Amino acid sequence: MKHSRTAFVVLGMLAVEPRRSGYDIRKAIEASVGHFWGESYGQIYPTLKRLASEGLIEPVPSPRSKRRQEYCITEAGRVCLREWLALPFQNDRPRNEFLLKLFFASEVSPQVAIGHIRELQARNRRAMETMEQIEKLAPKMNAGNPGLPYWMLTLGLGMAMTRAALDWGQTALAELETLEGASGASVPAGHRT
Amino acid sequence: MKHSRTAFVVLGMLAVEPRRSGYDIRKAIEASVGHFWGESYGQIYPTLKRLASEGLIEPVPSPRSKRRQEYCITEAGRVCLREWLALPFQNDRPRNEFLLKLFFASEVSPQVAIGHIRELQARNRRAMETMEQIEKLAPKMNAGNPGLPYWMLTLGLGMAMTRAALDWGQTALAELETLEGASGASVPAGHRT
DNA sequence: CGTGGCATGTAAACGGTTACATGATTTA
DNA sequence: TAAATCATGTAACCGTTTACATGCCACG
Repeated sequence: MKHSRTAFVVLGMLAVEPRRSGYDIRKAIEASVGHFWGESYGQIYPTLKRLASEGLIEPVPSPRSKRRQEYCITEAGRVCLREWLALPFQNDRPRNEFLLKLFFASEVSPQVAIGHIRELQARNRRAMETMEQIEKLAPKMNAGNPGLPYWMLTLGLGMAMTRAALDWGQTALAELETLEGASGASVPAGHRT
Repeated sequence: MKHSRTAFVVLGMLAVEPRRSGYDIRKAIEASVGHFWGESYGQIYPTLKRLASEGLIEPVPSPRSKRRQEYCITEAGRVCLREWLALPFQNDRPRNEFLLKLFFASEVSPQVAIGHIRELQARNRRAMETMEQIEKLAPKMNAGNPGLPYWMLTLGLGMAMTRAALDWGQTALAELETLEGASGASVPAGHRT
């Protein structure tokens, strides 16, 4: 009777909007909490079965297709979700491969670190753009939805942290480019610090 | 012949300083990259065995104790580490339970969200303090170490993002407290901040 | 003499991803 | 009618955590 966190995202997504299929739920996760959470089908479909067998969600026939299986959250499911929401959140052990490589970067040439940071900047700029799009469109598409203020808050934290990372990247690149000049192969040996 | 990322942290830690034991490595990870990476003993010890059997590290007897098993990175190990460092980094799928709970917070009372944010602020303030300590002490303890500039960069990103999160938290709390007042729920005067 | 830190390990269980298999339905 | 997308599912595999077991060694 213990649930993985996948179960709660699924429950949550069905609480936000009923009559979703496994496929829908995956897409909804991608589109709404994709910046900070992900799930695969291999996780979602078994979870759906399990939640249904426990009465936390209930399968309903789809008007669109016989193949498609839609679900609704039950009252028991809502209770379960609310209990979990009120529990203290746990910090997942962070795993940032970028930072790990940067940490050991003195083993390789400064260009490697510079390359990684540039790549990070590119990814963060892209992330920033999509978040800006969402920021613009979400209020219009979800006017009146009680979830909206919270959705905007999650977006706000994502944007704030991404902005901070972008700023850091800029100064970090500047720093490394001087460091590269100081120890790089293109500089005569006598000019080293 | 494919290695998990655990192998590379271990290799990296032995590249930074030789003659470390599994226990040492764990502590070193905690102390230096703990903000963005973690490993458990159940992962470290088997990895050590495997790397040794592949000749990427080599066990050396300890002068301190017969029980203690120290390791050094080999030339092959260094090559392997450098290759990995140059490879593009992968973004791990982020999993932020705090944001997930905040996203679904309209299912529960605003106080729940407020409580979570306050808790986040507390954790971030603590993290900020330890990072500030490290920022102050690291340069003195590692003067001349070629890794130092990179270590400070990783610390810098951690601090920048934590600062951004702290700022966000402040405005988010302000916002939610008005939202709480607007929805009719009265708060006893003594409970306000 | 006891406590806390040093030190090494393993087995079971878990959570999760990947790759694969299959086919219906919509749209260009 | 071809391509894209919708849609469901599973089995194998992997990395990781947890809990447990053991015992040394230094210090107060």
